[in-house]
Amino acid sequence: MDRRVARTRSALHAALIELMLTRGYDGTTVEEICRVAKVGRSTFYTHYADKDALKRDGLASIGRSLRQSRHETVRDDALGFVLPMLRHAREHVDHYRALAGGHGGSMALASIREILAGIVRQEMRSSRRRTVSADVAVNYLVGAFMAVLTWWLDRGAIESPEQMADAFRDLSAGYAAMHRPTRN
Amino acid sequence: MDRRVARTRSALHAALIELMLTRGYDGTTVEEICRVAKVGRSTFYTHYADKDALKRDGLASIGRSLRQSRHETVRDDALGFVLPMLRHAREHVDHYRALAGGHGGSMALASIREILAGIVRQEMRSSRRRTVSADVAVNYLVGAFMAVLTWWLDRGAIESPEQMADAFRDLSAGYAAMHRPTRN
DNA sequence: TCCTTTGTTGGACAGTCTGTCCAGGAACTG
DNA sequence: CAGTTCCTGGACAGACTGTCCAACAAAGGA
Repeated sequence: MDRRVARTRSALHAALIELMLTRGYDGTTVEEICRVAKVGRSTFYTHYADKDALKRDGLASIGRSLRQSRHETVRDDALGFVLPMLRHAREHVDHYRALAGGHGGSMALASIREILAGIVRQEMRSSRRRTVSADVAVNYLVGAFMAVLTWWLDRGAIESPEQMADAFRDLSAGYAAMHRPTRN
Repeated sequence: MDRRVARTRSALHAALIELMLTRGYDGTTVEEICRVAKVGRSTFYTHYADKDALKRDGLASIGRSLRQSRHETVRDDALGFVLPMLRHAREHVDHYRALAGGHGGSMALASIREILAGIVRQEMRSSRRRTVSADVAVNYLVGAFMAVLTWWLDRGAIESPEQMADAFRDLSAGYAAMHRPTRN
């Protein structure tokens, strides 16, 4: 690939990441991206159809990187994805924070989640059957993981990936069990 | 409150919901909202500073409604929020699907989640300590719940709230345990 | 009912961002 | 060095935003 192309594209990616961390995705304009990347606006459009195409390309790139780094550390149990993913996230903190971060724009879910968080917090000061499809289980687990990941990253990824993995495994092993000792 | 005000505002809310379900939040313009709501564009701006203000107002309204309907069915255990919330969601499917739905715009998370979902699915075909802060636990649970909720709504909320609540409780009681019987 | 208050409306406005196009100049490749 | 490919600024129409105003309509109390 032509050096100029490589330079331009990586500059654009870096600029998008940087701006997403401050203004959020929606608040970022193509003009700003080009200004930060020191690239002509015309040039932007010769590479990407629009802002979204740039983002999608970045995500695809992260996806490849993740899949590959995962391929190296194969573990064949459920939850095996946890540690590799956490490590990968820490290696690419900025990318992850920009793309998955709770900050700006990404999640309109934020406010509903906050309401819920209040409720759950309150209820945690006190507390079986089997009708589950695999689909629900997957969504449950992914949702839980993404939430924990986001939480971790937004606070600066202070804990080690290993600590977080352990925490996540504990939680997955039984949420209710974790909190019975507290009181009831 | 003046009848005209009430009429205008609820028309705007309804229009936003309707448009979010089709074009997504970001793809919806103030002009469209006004067209659908049969309201002058000038009028829009006498009520809300911008599109976001309208959305926030809608969310606040849902929040109030949820808190209230919750106040009626008090259960003092962890996970007590599950059933009331699911019922509330079903009563206001459109609102929830528009605001929390996976469809358009809301979650840039979508693609990362898909990558992860693939991985988890693959690993589910096969596999204790305690270092968890309460914060992580809350985020874990909320994330899991929101994910299940979104999944449920996006598929049309076919299952009953009770079924979903049971499923969620089972999962929370121990994800790993749920899937050991499958093979290993 | 009448009158005052309050809402609604279309139109006009400047400003921002988008996506497209082009022609001149720069950088790469062989 | 030559030919190809890329970068660039500038110009363009089009869409959307947020603000303002003057005319009109509806509400609700006296």
